[in-house]
Parts: sequence; structure tokens; C-alpha cells
Amino acid sequence: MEQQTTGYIHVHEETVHRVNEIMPGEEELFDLAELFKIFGDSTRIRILYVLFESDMCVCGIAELLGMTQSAISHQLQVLKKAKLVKYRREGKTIFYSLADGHVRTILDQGMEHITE
Amino acid sequence: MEQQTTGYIHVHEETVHRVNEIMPGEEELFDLAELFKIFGDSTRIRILYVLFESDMCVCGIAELLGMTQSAISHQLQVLKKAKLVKYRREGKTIFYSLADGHVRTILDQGMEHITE
DNA sequence: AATACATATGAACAATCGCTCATATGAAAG
DNA sequence: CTTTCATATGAGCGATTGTTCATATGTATT
Repeated sequence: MEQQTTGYIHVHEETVHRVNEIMPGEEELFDLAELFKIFGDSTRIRILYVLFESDMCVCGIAELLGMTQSAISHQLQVLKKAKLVKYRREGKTIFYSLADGHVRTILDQGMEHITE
Repeated sequence: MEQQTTGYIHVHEETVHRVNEIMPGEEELFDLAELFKIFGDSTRIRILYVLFESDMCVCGIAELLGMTQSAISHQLQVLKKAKLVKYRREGKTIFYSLADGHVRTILDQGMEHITE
């Protein structure tokens, strides 16, 4: 391997520069990983698929998915914190809905990958 | 709430049907969650960004990211298992590269979501 | 005020995860 | 065959995760 000025033994200097240019910053990387972690659980994915069809209250989602109100509520807090869902109160009931269209795009891309 | 024939108290029967139609099967949901779990770690994301620029050997990646060979190798096995990277051997060295273009699309979609 | 219904939340637990360390495998060079 | 370099792998660990259980908060009804 030719002479290097960067101290890297296994990587070309030019490659190091190119990688450093496109590599997102520490905070962006963290946020990106946090986002994908959200999608990395089938309960949360199922909740999102439910909300594709209709706004729904917490115990509605729980009924539909056959899970406890508590489990669903905990996961909805996770989705809320990540700004993937929003909610509105109507009396005693709280209706959750999708925050934006990116959610669907990301899930669709993932589905494309696994079904090929 | 009006009379239901499905036994659901909080959800309209029609909504139940619509959700059941679009909801992926158990195995698809599992695979989808598994896929996104892979993207849910910043070390793996950084490896993928490196491979966007160039095929690279294990210790090249380790050098570039300032991590141990072992840590990188373990993560490459995860990425390999998920068919996100492929590899070729050249003598003692093994070069890893991206398996397909979906990887980039998925990361780009995620990046779009967090930078808005 | 008291009750009932809808939701949120904190503690606890088993399960999983990412890294380190030590060691094993594999290929080339001497 | 022995050494060296590149990579893989298994055990062990501290940290994080998803669920359950019990309980708290919040709203409407009586």
C-alpha cells in the first residue's frame, strides 16, 4: 500500500476525505438511529398500520391488536415523543393519528426491501 | 356507540375490516421490525455511510470509525445476515460492500424526517 | 362529592443489545 | 511448518427495551 499522510494503514487518504464529507454529524447520527429504533418493534409498526386506516382511541387500538391498554399507551408515548403520531382529546377519549406522510414512506421502503 | 357484531366496543366494525385487510402478516411484521432494528444503531449506520463511498476491508472500516476490529466485525455479521451488505475475499482481506440501493433510500427517508 | 370510564405512568422483570476480551479460523509469506 | 496478518466468534458485562401490574390523573355523569 502506498505512502499515506493521514496515518491510516488500510484506507486511502482520498477515501477518508470522501467519507468524512458525507458522514452525518454525531447528533444527526444519533437522531437517525433513534428514529429507526422506533420502527424496530412490531407492536409499534402495527399501531402505525392501524392509524393508516383511521384515527383511533387508545382502547380501540388495544382491542384491535389484542393487547392491554397499558402496553399500547406506553408505545403511543414513544411514538408521540418521536413526533410520529399526534393526538386530540374528545371528552374522556384521546384520539391518536399519524403525524405526517413520512411514516408511510419509510414503512413502504422497508416492506419493499423484505419482499424481494 | 351503535350495535356491533364483532364484539369490539370501541372500534367500528368497518374499521376493523379495513385494518385487517392492510395489516401485514405476522411474519412480514417480524421481518420488517428486524430490518428497522438494524438501522437503529449509529455504529451500523456509520458503517453503511462508509460503504456508500467505497468497498472496504474490516480493519479499514475500524480505522475510519475509530473502533475495534472485533466490534466492526460483529456488526458486519449483523448487516450480512440482513442482506444489507455483501463481501468478497481477496487473499487475507475481505472487502465489504452495499448489497443494494434500498439501503440508501431508507436512510435518506429517515434523514428527511429528522431534518424537517 | 362520588362513581365510572379513559388514559398515563412508575417500578419491576426478563429478554435483548453492543461492546470488550480472549481466542479461533483462514490465508499468505518466509 | 511456523509466523504473521486479517477476520470471525463465543462468553461475559452493563445498558436498554417491551411488557405487566398497580396506581395515578383526568374528564364526564349522577
